[in-house]
Amino acid sequence: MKPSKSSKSPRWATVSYVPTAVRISEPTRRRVRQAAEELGYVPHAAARSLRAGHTRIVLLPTAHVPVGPLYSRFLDEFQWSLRRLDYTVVQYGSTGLDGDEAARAWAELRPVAVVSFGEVALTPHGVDVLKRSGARAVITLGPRPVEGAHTLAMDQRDVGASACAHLLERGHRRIGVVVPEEPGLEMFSGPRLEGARTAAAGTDAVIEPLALAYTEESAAALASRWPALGLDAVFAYNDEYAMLLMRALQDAGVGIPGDTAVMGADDLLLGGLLRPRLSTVRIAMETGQRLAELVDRVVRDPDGAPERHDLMAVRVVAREST
Amino acid sequence: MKPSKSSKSPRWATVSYVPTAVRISEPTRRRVRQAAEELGYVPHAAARSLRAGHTRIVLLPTAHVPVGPLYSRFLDEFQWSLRRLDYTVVQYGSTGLDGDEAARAWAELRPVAVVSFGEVALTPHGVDVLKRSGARAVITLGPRPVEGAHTLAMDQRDVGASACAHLLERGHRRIGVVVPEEPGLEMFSGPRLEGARTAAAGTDAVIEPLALAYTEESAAALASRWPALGLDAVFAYNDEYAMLLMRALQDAGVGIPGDTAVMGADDLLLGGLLRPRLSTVRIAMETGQRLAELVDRVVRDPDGAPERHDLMAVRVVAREST
DNA sequence: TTGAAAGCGGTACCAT
DNA sequence: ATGGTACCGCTTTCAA
Repeated sequence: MKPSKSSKSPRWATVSYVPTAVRISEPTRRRVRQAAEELGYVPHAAARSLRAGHTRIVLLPTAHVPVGPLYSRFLDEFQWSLRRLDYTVVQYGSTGLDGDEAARAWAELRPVAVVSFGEVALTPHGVDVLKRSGARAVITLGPRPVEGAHTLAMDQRDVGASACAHLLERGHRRIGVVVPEEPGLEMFSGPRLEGARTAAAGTDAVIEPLALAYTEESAAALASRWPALGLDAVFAYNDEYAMLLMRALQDAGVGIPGDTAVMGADDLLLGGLLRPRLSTVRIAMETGQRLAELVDRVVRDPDGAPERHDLMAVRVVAREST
Repeated sequence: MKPSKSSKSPRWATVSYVPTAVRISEPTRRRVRQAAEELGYVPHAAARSLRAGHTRIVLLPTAHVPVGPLYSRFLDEFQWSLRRLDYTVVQYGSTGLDGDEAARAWAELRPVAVVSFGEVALTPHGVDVLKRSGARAVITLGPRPVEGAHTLAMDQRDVGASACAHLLERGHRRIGVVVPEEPGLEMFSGPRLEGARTAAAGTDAVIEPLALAYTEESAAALASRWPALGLDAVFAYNDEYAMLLMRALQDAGVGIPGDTAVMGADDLLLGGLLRPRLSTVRIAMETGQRLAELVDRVVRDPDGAPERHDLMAVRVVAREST
């Protein structure tokens, strides 16, 4: 912005000066604000960060993942907390990019931090590119650590393991595990199935993966095959799939929990509305605020000791369907 | 980036040149790519846009709004489509900012377009600030137009009106309308109630607003007051509240739809699982892709004739609960 | 207190 | 095809 010739306008160098210096006369301060207001002056974030050599951008990769209310609430809170810490949250859609392409694309924005929820498989090289472009914190959430990045544990296997352990405890031995056919859910469904298998290992129980689409037709088809499957329990990925399947089973004459026990996950309110009430795995997520504070801490001290954080705590809520 | 002294590196001015010019020798092209790869060179988006005088940022204000799967799917698709059109989507949390503060904060990023879903009440002045900072498209979605901005119709009143019209058709005259107590939903619930009132105007029907929190306790409390309310129908804001309330009413001995008809909205799959099956209002949203294309069109020709777009089409799906 | 100038990284244009 | 340079808006530093 060119200095204005108007005698009423403050000098423009003074504008930058205002927020930092304390010994600015109050009238000048006011004049600056007022002039900025009148002229519609708004500082240019890109120019500032170019000059400063760093940004306050926290980049959140996103991909087309239809997740539940739990996750989106967490995300929302996380973003809000970051804003309060004066970061600019940039949500970057990364569908279809591979790890290294994505990392380069992200690096163009020179984010000070990248928090990846696992939508994109970050490689050590990708992490390196990001760090060399100025990222002070690269944080991944997921079961498997990436070299060079802070990794926070969010192990979906625990969900499957808890559900399965509960079913085993109840005496079930032939346990179906629903794997949704919808794309984008593999990230959750794979580990949940794996966890169930782990829990069953060493017992005489059998784990049977069951593909299921989120439609009434798919559920009805699966229910019609039920007698042939000979299962006495099913962990249905989450509450929504569980509700869908349970209804289809009931309509097909399968008694719940008499013939087959049904278990969900996420502890949706709606699950308690069915009869029998749906048993579930409640997932308590670390608050978004605490994760935001962690990001901030890592940004301020990138070489600090990596903190151990479990983002998820799971607990079985046994109701009537098991 | 300083020119490297290494004889193998291409000149840096050549780097910018590569994507635009056609008459670059293929070997040079390769050398450039390879050098960029080896050195971990990544272009600096802020520098580029500073020089270019404009960005490719599309700013999406967000606020803490717990919305359903319909909306978030739309948003997801919208973001993805914008990326394909080579825009950078910046989701900017704006909770707690008033219209003009928000506009200034957004303007710092010099977005080429702002698409506001109504979380923040944009003023004509705010729109002006944005446009003067380089925004070529300011688009608001909602029932009421803002001066200076493109406004796309997404009138939640239609939802309430359709639901109510259906109930009137079925002969109901004392109609409750659920207004969720959860914060952040006023943006939807207000217009839905208003639409219901409009539909009932000129008839002898009565509209009764009913506060309800999304908990079983709240639903049970409302159900226990039901006989005193003397209502013969209820539009329960959406399917989730409808499912919750319907179950509570049934538990309290109210016959559905004999004593009271219950109607939801959003056409969730889960609503079809209850008995009786839940009647609902299906909301068909314009695809995110089409909205992205519209944004692109407005950016390219900001002064084109404002296009008329209805983003929402509603249709009653009558099932068993009404 | 105020003015002037350098420089962040990339791009567009100049002259070679 | 290549080297040189000015400039985008802002911040910092040094000089007046």
